[in-house]
Amino acid sequence: MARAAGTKGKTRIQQEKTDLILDAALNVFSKFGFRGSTIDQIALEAGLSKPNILYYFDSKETIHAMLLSRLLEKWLEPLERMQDSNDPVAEICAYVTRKLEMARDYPRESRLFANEILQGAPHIINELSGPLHDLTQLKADLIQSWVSAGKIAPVDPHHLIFSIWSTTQHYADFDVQVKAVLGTHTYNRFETAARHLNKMFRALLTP
Amino acid sequence: MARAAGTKGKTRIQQEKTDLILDAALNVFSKFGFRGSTIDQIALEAGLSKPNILYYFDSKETIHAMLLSRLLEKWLEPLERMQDSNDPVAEICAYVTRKLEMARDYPRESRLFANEILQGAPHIINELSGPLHDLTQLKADLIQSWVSAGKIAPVDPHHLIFSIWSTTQHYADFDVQVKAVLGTHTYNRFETAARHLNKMFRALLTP
DNA sequence: CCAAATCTTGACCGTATGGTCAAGACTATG
DNA sequence: CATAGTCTTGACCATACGGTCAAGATTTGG
Repeated sequence: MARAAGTKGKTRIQQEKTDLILDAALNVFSKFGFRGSTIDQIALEAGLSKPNILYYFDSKETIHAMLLSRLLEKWLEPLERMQDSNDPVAEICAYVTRKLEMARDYPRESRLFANEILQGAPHIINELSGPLHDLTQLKADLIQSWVSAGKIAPVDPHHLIFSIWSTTQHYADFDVQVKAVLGTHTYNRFETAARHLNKMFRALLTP
Repeated sequence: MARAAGTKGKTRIQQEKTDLILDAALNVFSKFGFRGSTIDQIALEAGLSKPNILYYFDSKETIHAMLLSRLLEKWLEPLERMQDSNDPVAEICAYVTRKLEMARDYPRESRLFANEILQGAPHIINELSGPLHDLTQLKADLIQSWVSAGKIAPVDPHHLIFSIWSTTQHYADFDVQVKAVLGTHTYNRFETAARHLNKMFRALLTP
Protein backbone atom coordinates (compact mmCIF):
# COMPACT_ATOMS: atom_id res chain seq x y z
CA MET A 1 0.00 0.00 0.00
CA ALA A 2 1.42 3.33 -1.04
CA ARG A 3 1.84 6.00 1.58
CA ALA A 4 -0.43 8.56 -0.03
CA ALA A 5 -3.56 6.55 -0.65
CA GLY A 6 -6.29 9.06 0.07
CA THR A 7 -6.63 12.43 -1.61
CA LYS A 8 -5.98 13.92 1.83
CA GLY A 9 -2.23 13.30 1.84
CA LYS A 10 -0.74 13.83 5.25
CA THR A 11 2.55 15.62 4.98
CA ARG A 12 3.38 18.66 2.90
CA ILE A 13 5.65 16.62 0.63
CA GLN A 14 2.99 13.99 0.09
CA GLN A 15 0.51 16.63 -0.96
CA GLU A 16 2.94 18.30 -3.33
CA LYS A 17 4.21 15.13 -4.91
CA THR A 18 0.83 13.47 -5.40
CA ASP A 19 -0.42 16.63 -7.08
CA LEU A 20 2.67 16.78 -9.24
CA ILE A 21 2.32 13.14 -10.24
CA LEU A 22 -1.38 13.43 -11.02
CA ASP A 23 -0.74 16.45 -13.19
CA ALA A 24 2.03 14.70 -15.09
CA ALA A 25 -0.08 11.57 -15.41
CA LEU A 26 -2.94 13.63 -16.82
CA ASN A 27 -0.61 14.93 -19.51
CA VAL A 28 0.49 11.43 -20.44
CA PHE A 29 -2.76 9.49 -20.12
CA SER A 30 -4.73 12.11 -22.03
CA LYS A 31 -2.25 11.85 -24.88
CA PHE A 32 -1.77 8.10 -25.17
CA GLY A 33 -4.60 6.42 -23.29
CA PHE A 34 -4.09 4.01 -20.44
CA ARG A 35 -2.40 1.19 -22.29
CA GLY A 36 -0.29 3.48 -24.41
CA SER A 37 1.16 5.29 -21.42
CA THR A 38 4.11 4.18 -19.32
CA ILE A 39 5.17 4.96 -15.77
CA ASP A 40 8.53 6.07 -17.13
CA GLN A 41 6.84 8.75 -19.22
CA ILE A 42 4.92 9.97 -16.20
CA ALA A 43 8.11 9.97 -14.15
CA LEU A 44 9.95 11.93 -16.83
CA GLU A 45 7.09 14.42 -17.13
CA ALA A 46 6.98 14.86 -13.36
CA GLY A 47 10.75 15.06 -12.98
CA LEU A 48 10.75 12.15 -10.54
CA SER A 49 12.21 8.67 -10.58
CA LYS A 50 9.99 5.72 -11.39
CA PRO A 51 10.29 4.12 -7.94
CA ASN A 52 9.38 7.44 -6.46
CA ILE A 53 6.14 7.47 -8.41
CA LEU A 54 5.41 3.99 -7.12
CA TYR A 55 6.11 5.13 -3.60
CA TYR A 56 3.09 7.41 -3.77
CA PHE A 57 0.82 5.23 -5.90
CA ASP A 58 0.52 1.47 -5.81
CA SER A 59 0.41 1.05 -9.55
CA LYS A 60 -0.25 2.65 -12.90
CA GLU A 61 -3.89 1.64 -12.52
CA THR A 62 -4.21 3.46 -9.21
CA ILE A 63 -3.04 6.73 -10.72
CA HIS A 64 -5.41 6.35 -13.62
CA ALA A 65 -8.32 5.46 -11.34
CA MET A 66 -7.76 8.51 -9.17
CA LEU A 67 -7.65 10.79 -12.20
CA LEU A 68 -10.89 9.32 -13.51
CA SER A 69 -12.74 9.60 -10.22
CA ARG A 70 -11.78 13.26 -9.84
CA LEU A 71 -12.71 13.80 -13.45
CA LEU A 72 -16.27 12.58 -13.31
CA GLU A 73 -17.30 15.19 -10.75
CA LYS A 74 -15.90 17.97 -12.89
CA TRP A 75 -17.52 16.48 -15.95
CA LEU A 76 -20.97 16.33 -14.38
CA GLU A 77 -20.92 19.72 -12.69
CA PRO A 78 -21.94 21.89 -15.66
CA LEU A 79 -24.97 19.70 -16.27
CA GLU A 80 -25.89 19.71 -12.60
CA ARG A 81 -26.08 23.47 -12.69
CA MET A 82 -28.76 23.42 -15.39
CA GLN A 83 -31.93 24.17 -13.41
CA ASP A 84 -35.53 25.04 -14.04
CA SER A 85 -35.90 28.59 -15.25
CA ASN A 86 -38.28 31.04 -16.87
CA ASP A 87 -36.05 31.16 -19.93
CA PRO A 88 -35.18 27.55 -20.74
CA VAL A 89 -33.53 28.44 -24.05
CA ALA A 90 -31.08 30.71 -22.24
CA GLU A 91 -30.62 28.08 -19.58
CA ILE A 92 -29.64 25.45 -22.11
CA CYS A 93 -27.43 27.86 -24.03
CA ALA A 94 -25.67 28.73 -20.80
CA TYR A 95 -24.99 25.04 -20.34
CA VAL A 96 -23.55 24.87 -23.84
CA THR A 97 -21.31 27.79 -23.03
CA ARG A 98 -20.07 26.20 -19.81
CA LYS A 99 -19.34 22.98 -21.65
CA LEU A 100 -17.41 24.77 -24.37
CA GLU A 101 -15.42 26.65 -21.77
CA MET A 102 -14.52 23.34 -20.18
CA ALA A 103 -13.30 22.06 -23.53
CA ARG A 104 -11.19 25.19 -23.87
CA ASP A 105 -9.82 25.29 -20.34
CA TYR A 106 -9.53 21.58 -19.56
CA PRO A 107 -8.72 19.83 -22.81
CA ARG A 108 -6.59 17.21 -21.08
CA GLU A 109 -9.49 16.11 -18.92
CA SER A 110 -11.76 15.95 -21.92
CA ARG A 111 -9.28 13.80 -23.81
CA LEU A 112 -8.71 11.52 -20.86
CA PHE A 113 -12.43 10.95 -20.74
CA ALA A 114 -12.68 10.46 -24.49
CA ASN A 115 -9.84 7.95 -24.45
CA GLU A 116 -11.54 6.00 -21.72
CA ILE A 117 -14.92 5.91 -23.47
CA LEU A 118 -13.39 5.10 -26.83
CA GLN A 119 -11.73 2.04 -25.38
CA GLY A 120 -15.01 0.80 -23.99
CA ALA A 121 -14.92 2.63 -20.65
CA PRO A 122 -13.44 -0.41 -18.84
CA HIS A 123 -12.67 1.58 -15.69
CA ILE A 124 -15.79 3.75 -15.41
CA ILE A 125 -18.57 1.73 -16.95
CA ASN A 126 -20.25 1.58 -13.53
CA GLU A 127 -20.16 5.34 -13.17
CA LEU A 128 -21.70 5.69 -16.61
CA SER A 129 -24.60 3.37 -15.84
CA GLY A 130 -24.96 4.85 -12.35
CA PRO A 131 -24.40 8.54 -11.61
CA LEU A 132 -24.10 9.66 -15.22
CA HIS A 133 -27.23 7.80 -16.29
CA ASP A 134 -29.21 9.07 -13.32
CA LEU A 135 -28.21 12.71 -13.63
CA THR A 136 -28.81 12.68 -17.36
CA GLN A 137 -32.25 11.14 -16.86
CA LEU A 138 -33.06 13.85 -14.33
CA LYS A 139 -32.08 16.64 -16.69
CA ALA A 140 -33.78 14.93 -19.62
CA ASP A 141 -36.98 14.98 -17.56
CA LEU A 142 -36.47 18.68 -16.92
CA ILE A 143 -36.05 19.34 -20.63
CA GLN A 144 -39.11 17.22 -21.37
CA SER A 145 -41.13 19.32 -18.94
CA TRP A 146 -40.10 22.45 -20.86
CA VAL A 147 -41.20 20.80 -24.08
CA SER A 148 -44.52 19.74 -22.58
CA ALA A 149 -45.11 23.26 -21.30
CA GLY A 150 -44.43 24.65 -24.77
CA LYS A 151 -41.52 26.70 -23.49
CA ILE A 152 -39.10 25.21 -26.02
CA ALA A 153 -39.60 23.54 -29.37
CA PRO A 154 -40.25 19.80 -29.27
CA VAL A 155 -36.96 17.96 -29.08
CA ASP A 156 -35.65 14.60 -27.91
CA PRO A 157 -34.02 15.47 -24.58
CA HIS A 158 -31.40 12.72 -24.61
CA HIS A 159 -30.28 13.41 -28.15
CA LEU A 160 -30.19 17.11 -27.42
CA ILE A 161 -27.81 16.39 -24.57
CA PHE A 162 -25.70 14.17 -26.82
CA SER A 163 -25.50 16.97 -29.36
CA ILE A 164 -24.31 19.38 -26.71
CA TRP A 165 -21.71 16.99 -25.41
CA SER A 166 -20.36 16.07 -28.81
CA THR A 167 -20.23 19.53 -30.38
CA THR A 168 -18.49 21.12 -27.43
CA GLN A 169 -16.05 18.34 -26.62
CA HIS A 170 -15.11 18.17 -30.28
CA TYR A 171 -13.06 21.34 -29.81
CA ALA A 172 -10.94 19.63 -27.15
CA ASP A 173 -10.77 16.05 -28.37
CA PHE A 174 -10.31 16.81 -32.08
CA ASP A 175 -8.31 19.98 -31.61
CA VAL A 176 -5.57 18.82 -33.96
CA GLN A 177 -8.09 18.30 -36.71
CA VAL A 178 -9.88 21.56 -36.01
CA LYS A 179 -6.59 23.43 -36.27
CA ALA A 180 -5.57 21.59 -39.44
CA VAL A 181 -8.88 22.38 -41.11
CA LEU A 182 -9.07 26.01 -40.01
CA GLY A 183 -5.50 26.63 -41.11
CA THR A 184 -4.70 30.26 -40.42
CA HIS A 185 -8.08 31.20 -38.88
CA THR A 186 -7.35 29.20 -35.79
CA TYR A 187 -6.53 31.70 -33.07
CA ASN A 188 -10.12 32.67 -32.18
CA ARG A 189 -11.74 29.29 -32.82
CA PHE A 190 -13.40 29.11 -29.43
CA GLU A 191 -15.15 32.44 -29.86
CA THR A 192 -16.44 31.64 -33.32
CA ALA A 193 -17.46 28.20 -32.10
CA ALA A 194 -19.35 29.75 -29.20
CA ARG A 195 -21.28 32.01 -31.53
CA HIS A 196 -22.05 29.17 -33.91
CA LEU A 197 -23.22 26.76 -31.21
CA ASN A 198 -25.30 29.41 -29.53
CA LYS A 199 -27.00 30.16 -32.82
CA MET A 200 -27.55 26.49 -33.58
CA PHE A 201 -29.12 25.49 -30.29
CA ARG A 202 -31.16 28.68 -30.14
CA ALA A 203 -32.57 27.93 -33.59
CA LEU A 204 -33.39 24.39 -32.55
CA LEU A 205 -35.01 25.28 -29.24
CA THR A 206 -36.84 28.53 -29.81
CA PRO A 207 -40.51 27.56 -29.97
CA MET B 1 10.12 -6.23 -47.24
CA ALA B 2 6.97 -8.23 -46.70
CA ARG B 3 5.61 -10.19 -49.61
CA ALA B 4 2.25 -8.46 -49.78
CA ALA B 5 3.21 -4.81 -49.80
CA GLY B 6 0.66 -3.34 -52.18
CA THR B 7 -3.09 -3.60 -51.76
CA LYS B 8 -3.02 -5.68 -54.93
CA GLY B 9 -1.70 -8.88 -53.37
CA LYS B 10 -0.66 -11.32 -56.00
CA THR B 11 -1.68 -14.79 -55.00
CA ARG B 12 -5.03 -15.90 -53.67
CA ILE B 13 -3.56 -16.64 -50.27
CA GLN B 14 -1.93 -13.22 -50.08
CA GLN B 15 -5.21 -11.54 -50.83
CA GLU B 16 -7.11 -13.57 -48.28
CA LYS B 17 -4.57 -13.25 -45.51
CA THR B 18 -3.91 -9.54 -45.90
CA ASP B 19 -7.65 -8.92 -45.77
CA LEU B 20 -7.97 -11.15 -42.73
CA ILE B 21 -5.11 -9.39 -40.98
CA LEU B 22 -6.38 -5.92 -41.78
CA ASP B 23 -9.80 -6.80 -40.47
CA ALA B 24 -8.38 -8.21 -37.25
CA ALA B 25 -6.07 -5.22 -36.91
CA LEU B 26 -9.01 -2.88 -37.31
CA ASN B 27 -10.74 -4.60 -34.42
CA VAL B 28 -7.71 -4.24 -32.22
CA PHE B 29 -6.45 -0.78 -33.19
CA SER B 30 -9.93 0.73 -32.99
CA LYS B 31 -10.27 -0.60 -29.46
CA PHE B 32 -6.86 0.20 -27.97
CA GLY B 33 -5.21 2.75 -30.23
CA PHE B 34 -1.84 2.21 -31.86
CA ARG B 35 0.35 2.11 -28.80
CA GLY B 36 -2.11 0.09 -26.78
CA SER B 37 -2.35 -2.66 -29.38
CA THR B 38 0.03 -5.57 -29.83
CA ILE B 39 0.83 -7.79 -32.77
CA ASP B 40 -0.02 -10.77 -30.60
CA GLN B 41 -3.55 -9.48 -30.15
CA ILE B 42 -3.92 -9.01 -33.89
CA ALA B 43 -2.54 -12.50 -34.48
CA LEU B 44 -4.94 -13.99 -31.96
CA GLU B 45 -7.87 -12.10 -33.47
CA ALA B 46 -6.91 -13.25 -36.95
CA GLY B 47 -6.20 -16.82 -35.90
CA LEU B 48 -2.66 -16.62 -37.26
CA SER B 49 0.77 -16.82 -35.69
CA LYS B 50 2.72 -13.65 -35.00
CA PRO B 51 5.51 -14.41 -37.49
CA ASN B 52 2.86 -15.08 -40.07
CA ILE B 53 1.47 -11.59 -39.59
CA LEU B 54 4.96 -10.21 -40.05
CA TYR B 55 5.37 -12.24 -43.20
CA TYR B 56 2.63 -10.16 -44.81
CA PHE B 57 3.39 -6.81 -43.21
CA ASP B 58 6.78 -5.37 -42.36
CA SER B 59 5.74 -4.06 -39.00
CA LYS B 60 2.93 -3.01 -36.73
CA GLU B 61 3.27 0.49 -38.14
CA THR B 62 2.78 -0.76 -41.68
CA ILE B 63 -0.52 -2.40 -40.81
CA HIS B 64 -1.70 0.72 -39.04
CA ALA B 65 -0.63 2.96 -41.89
CA MET B 66 -2.47 0.86 -44.45
CA LEU B 67 -5.64 0.95 -42.38
CA LEU B 68 -5.42 4.71 -42.03
CA SER B 69 -4.79 5.35 -45.71
CA ARG B 70 -7.79 3.23 -46.69
CA LEU B 71 -9.81 4.97 -44.03
CA LEU B 72 -9.30 8.53 -45.16
CA GLU B 73 -10.88 7.91 -48.55
CA LYS B 74 -13.95 6.41 -46.95
CA TRP B 75 -14.03 9.23 -44.43
CA LEU B 76 -13.95 11.96 -47.08
CA GLU B 77 -16.38 10.38 -49.52
CA PRO B 78 -19.67 11.50 -47.89
CA LEU B 79 -18.46 15.10 -47.87
CA GLU B 80 -17.25 14.86 -51.47
CA ARG B 81 -20.75 13.90 -52.53
CA MET B 82 -22.21 17.14 -51.16
CA GLN B 83 -22.72 19.23 -54.31
CA ASP B 84 -24.40 22.42 -55.36
CA SER B 85 -28.16 22.03 -55.48
CA ASN B 86 -31.42 23.90 -55.67
CA ASP B 87 -32.28 22.72 -52.18
CA PRO B 88 -29.14 23.25 -50.08
CA VAL B 89 -30.89 22.45 -46.80
CA ALA B 90 -31.83 19.02 -48.12
CA GLU B 91 -28.34 18.61 -49.54
CA ILE B 92 -26.73 19.27 -46.16
CA CYS B 93 -29.24 17.06 -44.34
CA ALA B 94 -28.49 14.27 -46.77
CA TYR B 95 -24.83 14.65 -45.85
CA VAL B 96 -25.73 14.41 -42.17
CA THR B 97 -27.67 11.24 -42.89
CA ARG B 98 -24.79 9.68 -44.79
CA LYS B 99 -22.41 10.53 -41.97
CA LEU B 100 -24.71 9.01 -39.36
CA GLU B 101 -25.07 5.87 -41.44
CA MET B 102 -21.30 5.63 -41.55
CA ALA B 103 -21.17 5.86 -37.77
CA ARG B 104 -23.74 3.08 -37.56
CA ASP B 105 -22.24 0.79 -40.19
CA TYR B 106 -18.53 1.44 -39.71
CA PRO B 107 -18.02 2.18 -36.02
CA ARG B 108 -14.57 0.56 -35.97
CA GLU B 109 -13.32 2.88 -38.67
CA SER B 110 -14.73 5.87 -36.83
CA ARG B 111 -13.02 4.83 -33.62
CA LEU B 112 -9.72 4.16 -35.35
CA PHE B 113 -9.86 7.69 -36.71
CA ALA B 114 -10.89 9.13 -33.35
CA ASN B 115 -8.06 7.33 -31.58
CA GLU B 116 -5.58 8.67 -34.08
CA ILE B 117 -6.80 12.27 -33.79
CA LEU B 118 -7.05 12.10 -30.00
CA GLN B 119 -3.43 11.11 -29.77
CA GLY B 120 -2.37 14.06 -31.87
CA ALA B 121 -2.76 12.46 -35.32
CA PRO B 122 0.94 11.53 -35.48
CA HIS B 123 0.48 9.34 -38.53
CA ILE B 124 -1.96 11.41 -40.58
CA ILE B 125 -1.24 14.99 -39.69
CA ASN B 126 -0.13 15.56 -43.28
CA GLU B 127 -3.40 14.23 -44.66
CA LEU B 128 -5.29 16.52 -42.31
CA SER B 129 -3.43 19.63 -43.41
CA GLY B 130 -3.51 18.48 -47.03
CA PRO B 131 -6.48 16.63 -48.54
CA LEU B 132 -8.81 17.08 -45.58
CA HIS B 133 -8.09 20.78 -45.27
CA ASP B 134 -8.50 21.33 -49.00
CA LEU B 135 -11.73 19.40 -49.39
CA THR B 136 -13.21 21.05 -46.33
CA GLN B 137 -12.27 24.48 -47.63
CA LEU B 138 -13.90 23.65 -50.95
CA LYS B 139 -17.14 22.60 -49.30
CA ALA B 140 -17.03 25.51 -46.87
CA ASP B 141 -16.88 27.80 -49.89
CA LEU B 142 -19.90 26.03 -51.34
CA ILE B 143 -21.82 26.53 -48.11
CA GLN B 144 -20.74 30.15 -48.01
CA SER B 145 -22.10 30.64 -51.50
CA TRP B 146 -25.46 29.31 -50.34
CA VAL B 147 -25.40 31.74 -47.45
CA SER B 148 -24.49 34.66 -49.70
CA ALA B 149 -27.30 33.74 -52.08
CA GLY B 150 -29.73 33.72 -49.17
CA LYS B 151 -30.57 30.06 -49.80
CA ILE B 152 -29.74 29.05 -46.23
CA ALA B 153 -29.57 30.99 -42.98
CA PRO B 154 -26.25 32.69 -42.22
CA VAL B 155 -23.91 30.19 -40.61
CA ASP B 156 -20.18 29.69 -40.18
CA PRO B 157 -19.41 26.98 -42.75
CA HIS B 158 -16.46 25.45 -40.95
CA HIS B 159 -18.21 25.26 -37.60
CA LEU B 160 -21.29 23.83 -39.29
CA ILE B 161 -19.11 21.06 -40.70
CA PHE B 162 -17.54 20.48 -37.27
CA SER B 163 -21.01 20.17 -35.76
CA ILE B 164 -21.99 17.60 -38.35
CA TRP B 165 -18.83 15.58 -37.82
CA SER B 166 -19.03 15.63 -34.05
CA THR B 167 -22.74 14.91 -33.61
CA THR B 168 -22.75 11.98 -36.02
CA GLN B 169 -19.48 10.38 -35.00
CA HIS B 170 -20.52 10.64 -31.39
CA TYR B 171 -22.82 7.67 -31.95
CA ALA B 172 -19.87 5.51 -32.98
CA ASP B 173 -17.05 6.81 -30.80
CA PHE B 174 -19.04 7.23 -27.60
CA ASP B 175 -21.39 4.31 -28.17
CA VAL B 176 -20.71 2.84 -24.73
CA GLN B 177 -21.75 6.09 -23.11
CA VAL B 178 -24.78 6.52 -25.34
CA LYS B 179 -25.96 3.04 -24.41
CA ALA B 180 -25.30 3.57 -20.71
CA VAL B 181 -27.26 6.83 -20.72
CA LEU B 182 -30.17 5.59 -22.80
CA GLY B 183 -30.50 2.47 -20.68
CA THR B 184 -33.37 0.43 -22.05
CA HIS B 185 -34.27 2.77 -24.94
CA THR B 186 -31.15 1.82 -26.79
CA TYR B 187 -32.27 -0.46 -29.60
CA ASN B 188 -33.46 2.25 -32.02
CA ARG B 189 -30.96 4.92 -31.07
CA PHE B 190 -29.80 5.51 -34.64
CA GLU B 191 -33.32 6.21 -35.88
CA THR B 192 -34.14 8.64 -33.08
CA ALA B 193 -30.74 10.25 -33.55
CA ALA B 194 -31.41 10.65 -37.28
CA ARG B 195 -34.72 12.39 -36.61
CA HIS B 196 -33.15 14.66 -33.98
CA LEU B 197 -30.16 15.67 -36.09
CA ASN B 198 -32.31 16.26 -39.13
CA LYS B 199 -34.54 18.52 -37.10
CA MET B 200 -31.62 20.37 -35.57
CA PHE B 201 -29.75 21.15 -38.77
CA ARG B 202 -32.97 21.97 -40.58
CA ALA B 203 -33.85 24.48 -37.86
CA LEU B 204 -30.41 26.01 -38.08
CA LEU B 205 -30.26 26.24 -41.85
CA THR B 206 -33.76 27.08 -42.99
CA PRO B 207 -33.63 30.76 -43.94
C1' DC C 1 4.18 -35.86 -60.08
C1' DC C 2 7.94 -33.07 -59.20
C1' DA C 3 10.49 -28.96 -58.44
C1' DA C 4 10.24 -24.06 -57.56
C1' DA C 5 7.88 -20.68 -55.18
C1' DT C 6 5.19 -19.53 -51.48
C1' DC C 7 3.63 -19.96 -46.91
C1' DT C 8 3.98 -21.13 -41.83
C1' DT C 9 5.92 -21.34 -37.27
C1' DG C 10 8.80 -22.71 -33.00
C1' DA C 11 12.59 -20.87 -31.06
C1' DC C 12 14.97 -17.02 -30.26
C1' DC C 13 16.88 -11.93 -29.51
C1' DG C 14 17.19 -7.26 -27.61
C1' DT C 15 14.58 -3.94 -25.49
C1' DA C 16 10.77 -1.92 -22.80
C1' DT C 17 7.70 -2.23 -19.15
C1' DG C 18 5.35 -2.70 -14.47
C1' DG C 19 6.86 -3.40 -10.26
C1' DT C 20 10.21 -4.62 -5.98
C1' DC C 21 13.73 -3.92 -2.58
C1' DA C 22 17.25 -2.58 0.39
C1' DA C 23 20.17 0.91 1.49
C1' DG C 24 20.89 5.59 2.00
C1' DA C 25 19.24 10.77 2.17
C1' DC C 26 16.33 13.93 4.07
C1' DT C 27 12.82 16.12 7.41
C1' DA C 28 10.18 16.94 11.34
C1' DT C 29 10.06 17.16 16.06
C1' DG C 30 11.20 16.28 21.07
C1' DC D 1 20.97 17.79 17.66
C1' DA D 2 19.53 13.20 17.87
C1' DT D 3 16.58 10.00 16.13
C1' DA D 4 12.28 8.12 14.42
C1' DG D 5 9.68 8.63 10.53
C1' DT D 6 9.58 9.90 5.83
C1' DC D 7 11.34 10.16 1.30
C1' DT D 8 14.41 8.81 -2.73
C1' DT D 9 16.72 5.90 -5.96
C1' DG D 10 20.14 2.53 -8.29
C1' DA D 11 19.96 -2.03 -9.15
C1' DC D 12 17.25 -5.61 -10.08
C1' DC D 13 13.40 -9.08 -11.61
C1' DA D 14 9.85 -11.30 -14.47
C1' DT D 15 7.13 -10.61 -18.17
C1' DA D 16 5.64 -8.65 -22.58
C1' DC D 17 6.67 -6.81 -26.77
C1' DG D 18 8.35 -5.94 -31.73
C1' DG D 19 10.80 -8.30 -34.73
C1' DT D 20 14.15 -12.17 -36.91
C1' DC D 21 15.44 -16.56 -38.76
C1' DA D 22 16.03 -21.00 -40.39
C1' DA D 23 13.82 -25.06 -41.22
C1' DG D 24 9.83 -27.39 -42.57
C1' DA D 25 4.95 -27.53 -44.70
C1' DT D 26 2.04 -26.32 -48.44
C1' DT D 27 0.71 -24.62 -52.84
C1' DT D 28 1.50 -23.64 -57.69
C1' DG D 29 2.70 -24.43 -62.39
C1' DG D 30 4.90 -27.13 -65.91
